[in-house]
Amino acid sequence: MERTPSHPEVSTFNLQQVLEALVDPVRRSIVMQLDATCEDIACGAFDISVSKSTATHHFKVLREAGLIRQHYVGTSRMNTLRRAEMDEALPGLLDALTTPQAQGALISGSAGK
Amino acid sequence: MERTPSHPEVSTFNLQQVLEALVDPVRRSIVMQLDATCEDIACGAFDISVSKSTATHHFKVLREAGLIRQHYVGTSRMNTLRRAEMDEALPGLLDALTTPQAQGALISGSAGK
DNA sequence: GTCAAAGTTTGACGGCTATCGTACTTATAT
DNA sequence: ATATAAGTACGATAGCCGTCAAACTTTGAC
Repeated sequence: MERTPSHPEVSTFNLQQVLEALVDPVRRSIVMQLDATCEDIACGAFDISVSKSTATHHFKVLREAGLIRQHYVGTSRMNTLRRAEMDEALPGLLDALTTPQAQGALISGSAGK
Repeated sequence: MERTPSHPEVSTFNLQQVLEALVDPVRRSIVMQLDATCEDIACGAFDISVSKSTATHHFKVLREAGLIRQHYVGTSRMNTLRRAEMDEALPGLLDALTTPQAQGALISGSAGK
C-alpha cells in the first residue's frame, strides 16, 4: 500500500478551503508551530491538546487545503509547512496570521507600564 | 430606545473572532463589496442571496468582530467598513483577502489562452 | 391616522464538524 | 516472532451555526 498521501497542486488552492482550515485554533496552532521552527515536525511532536485521532483529522484538513506536506520517516509522519507555495497562491495571508498583533500581541519586552 | 448598536474597541479585536466572521462566504462577500466601493451601503443594498433575517445575523457577526460600523439613516441601516482600525489591529489581513489571487484570480485581460 | 419600507427578534430545524474511543495497520526494536 | 510505537480508519456523539418564516418595531410618506 502506498503510504504517501495526495497533496493538492498550488493551482487548486482556494481561499475558502484555506480559511476553513485556519479558522480552527488547533489547526492554526499547528501552522504557527511549523512556521516558528522552519523544520519538519512529526504529528506526535506538536503541542496540542487533542487525542491522536482528532489530530489525524486536523492534519488531513491542513494537507487537503495545501497548508502542509506530509511524508513518512519510519513510523513517524513528518509535516512541512508549504510556506512558499501558499504565499504564491494567497499572498500575505500567512504573513498576516504570524504578525505580533495576530498572535496575542504582548510580546513582553516593553510590556506597557 | 437607542437604535445605535454597540461596537467593540480596536483594543478588543481578536484574530479568532475576525477569522470566524470572515470564513463565511456571505459575510466575506459583504466585506468585499464594502471594500470595493469605499462608501457606506445599506443592509438591503448588498448583493447577497439570503433572507433578511439571515442578513441581520451576518451583519451582527461582522459588527461584533469589529469589521463593520453600523448607523441608522431613516429606516435604513448603513454599513461602513472599519478598514483602518482593522488594519491597525490585524495588519495585512484584509489586504490578503482582497488580492486578485484571493478572489478567483482570472481578472480577464490576459486570460491565459 | 394609515400604510409601506427596512430591519430585528424569536424560535425552529438541519447539517456540518470537532471530538473521542476502539480497533486496525505499519514499521522498528529486541 | 513479539512487542511497542506512531498513526489511521471508523463509528458515534454533541454542539454550534447558517438558514428560514413569522411576528414585531421603527421610521417616513401620503
